[in-house]
Amino acid sequence: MNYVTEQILGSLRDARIRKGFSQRELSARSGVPQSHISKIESGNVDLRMSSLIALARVLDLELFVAPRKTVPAIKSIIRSSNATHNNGLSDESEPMSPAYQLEEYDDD
Amino acid sequence: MNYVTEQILGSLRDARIRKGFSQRELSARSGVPQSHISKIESGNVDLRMSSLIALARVLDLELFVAPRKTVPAIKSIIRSSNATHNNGLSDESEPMSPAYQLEEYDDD
DNA sequence: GAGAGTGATATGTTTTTATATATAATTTTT
DNA sequence: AAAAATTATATATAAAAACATATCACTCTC
Repeated sequence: MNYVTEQILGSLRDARIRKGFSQRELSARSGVPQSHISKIESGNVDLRMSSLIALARVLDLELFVAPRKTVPAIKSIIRSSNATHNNGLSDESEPMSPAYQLEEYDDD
Repeated sequence: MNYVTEQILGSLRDARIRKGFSQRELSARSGVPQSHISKIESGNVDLRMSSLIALARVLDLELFVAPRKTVPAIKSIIRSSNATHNNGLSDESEPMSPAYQLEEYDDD
């Protein structure tokens, strides 16, 4: 598994986790079977573009190609986007991730 | 063929042309058969990541996924990169594209 | 019009994804 | 520790990519 592939699969898994989806839920939303998602995430399959795009869409990710020379700038953008999470200016996408966990208190 | 796919395949073809490669030459460099490249470019195949990456590498492109909210910024970077072509500061990659054409206005 | 280069098609074979379904293995929760 | 949820494996089948190779159609140029 080459570097690019690792990067992409890592991004997929991270995005799934960040959204709090299980593989099953991602499966339900994307139409890709859970067993296949497992194989994909563990790099045991050379997936097709359609699968990749189907998953990416559900995870609010977009797939691209960019000139190699622009890669650092792009990575920088992505990095800061991930760092900021939802820091107040969010009025888009991210459906509010519950980033806490005070044991037991489930007051609802 | 969905939007994302179109975008990507378009980028591949454009990059190939910009580099002045024929499908045959790209084939020789990437290991992907010319007949397959033809099918890919015309959107007649749901190609695998490995093929996509193999082609992208030869064309000095990189594949990735980015959070949807970063897309405009990224596209802007890519756009200006393509616009600038080689405007003096080039010391990398681009092997000098002949960006002129006197007569033969084939604007399509 | 012959010859060369290019992209699209065609055929046949091999390899692999994608899928369904089930279940084992692992982790998390209660 | 038991239960529940999640992820990894397994098997079988169908569909499609990947491949090699050849050829066709088209456009140039000489």
